[in-house]
Amino acid sequence: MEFKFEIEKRLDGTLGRAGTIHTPHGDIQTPAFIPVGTKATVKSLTVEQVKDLGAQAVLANTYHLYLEPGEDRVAKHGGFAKMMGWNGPTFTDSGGFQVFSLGAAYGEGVSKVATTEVLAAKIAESRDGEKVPRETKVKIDEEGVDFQSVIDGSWHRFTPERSMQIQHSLGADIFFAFDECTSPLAPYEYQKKAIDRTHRWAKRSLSEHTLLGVSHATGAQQALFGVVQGGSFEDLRRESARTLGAMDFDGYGIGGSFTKSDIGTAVRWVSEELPEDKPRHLLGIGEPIDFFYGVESGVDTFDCVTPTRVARNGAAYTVDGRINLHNAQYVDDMLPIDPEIKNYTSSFTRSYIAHLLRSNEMLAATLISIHNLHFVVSLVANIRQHVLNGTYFDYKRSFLKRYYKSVDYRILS
RNA sequence: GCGUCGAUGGUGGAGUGGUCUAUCACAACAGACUGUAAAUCUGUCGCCUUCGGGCUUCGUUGGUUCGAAUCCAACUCGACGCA
Repeated sequence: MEFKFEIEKRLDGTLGRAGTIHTPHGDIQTPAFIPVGTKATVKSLTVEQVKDLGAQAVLANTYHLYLEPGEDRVAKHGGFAKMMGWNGPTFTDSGGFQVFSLGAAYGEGVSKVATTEVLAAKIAESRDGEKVPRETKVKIDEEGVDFQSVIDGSWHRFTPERSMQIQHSLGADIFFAFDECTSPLAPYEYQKKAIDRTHRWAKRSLSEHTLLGVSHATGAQQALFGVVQGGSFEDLRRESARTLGAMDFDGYGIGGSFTKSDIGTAVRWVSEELPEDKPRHLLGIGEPIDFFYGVESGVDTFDCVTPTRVARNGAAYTVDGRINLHNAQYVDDMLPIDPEIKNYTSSFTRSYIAHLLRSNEMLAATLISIHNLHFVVSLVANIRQHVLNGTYFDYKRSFLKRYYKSVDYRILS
């Protein structure tokens, strides 16, 4: 089966829709949450566990797999999906996020989603101090980006063409154009300059992909998504979406930086400009609340490291909000992580998991990761189901009210 | 009984006259985490505080000194050696 997107039902009064993405390795019922397996492994989980918790696809990373084990070795396996034993649909990110995480964000304590307070504080800070140029692992120019390896410090050149070549070797069903993920701290002038360059890179990505044809690793045709940027500036977001929307991509990624309380708004600007019949992936988002506003704003797929990362650090999602299983209150708690949610972890007590965490046992990461991924995967699956049933807004209200314990869940900093 | 060595905050273990509430690690307590630089990072960790500071600690008691966790004495406890 080749790549195809079908919309089955729309969410009245919004840009939301439920549909199906067909890929050469299977279908994705959307909206869907895609677990992240950066280095061709969803950290601490086997692919059976990932499959069993309900995941439909996995997203890996170009920069990291390029560094190790290397694109040729992955291609020799027939692509990263085959290498890791995953037989469903796959995505790869282009390395565009590392332009940010190893560049503007490196050592700065900035994430792509910033609260307005953090934004204000950081901007004030940069005005006060005599800005000493920081050591980063990234150098950007018109042609591409020099990356310093986080493994051994060696330098590597990524261009849009290289990213496409590597991603053809990795063999994902859906992959992304090489972009620059910008910082939420970047001023308007920089964001403007960056989207113009990202658009030129998008065109080059598209040409290179056309030139390369099917993936030599898998023999299958891959779908290329352009990546919209523009920070939190409406005109730039719209311009980026319009420009890329006019190019012949198979779908679109929405990337870059956001303001925490207003992700939905920024995504709506973008969706209003993008072609309606192509799938939209919101890159690196998110939190439970983000799925609701994302879907209403026209997002079809999400990926995010949060469920697995916070799991490794002891935090678990529950219908009553996030809890930290490290906390003293759980050492004798005989309930499962979330008494209302049934999954593989349900038979274990919070007390046991607190013990595993405190004694640094690997199984803690595994169990909480299973739970958290199941939580978000099924949350987005539930959203899909309620869109199909026409009961979305009731579901949204009841979920958010409980999870955030606030009626005014829209105002979250 | 004699001799030698040792006793430091929840634990281990630095410190051997002033800059010592006392390095560091661990444990504990809490927080952060949004296309993974992350099984990571940050803060607290004697008591009180109007956050300026105040008070009390290094086995016990006494002493030397302007000043003691640090020097001296006795005692208590422990380890080892000799009887």
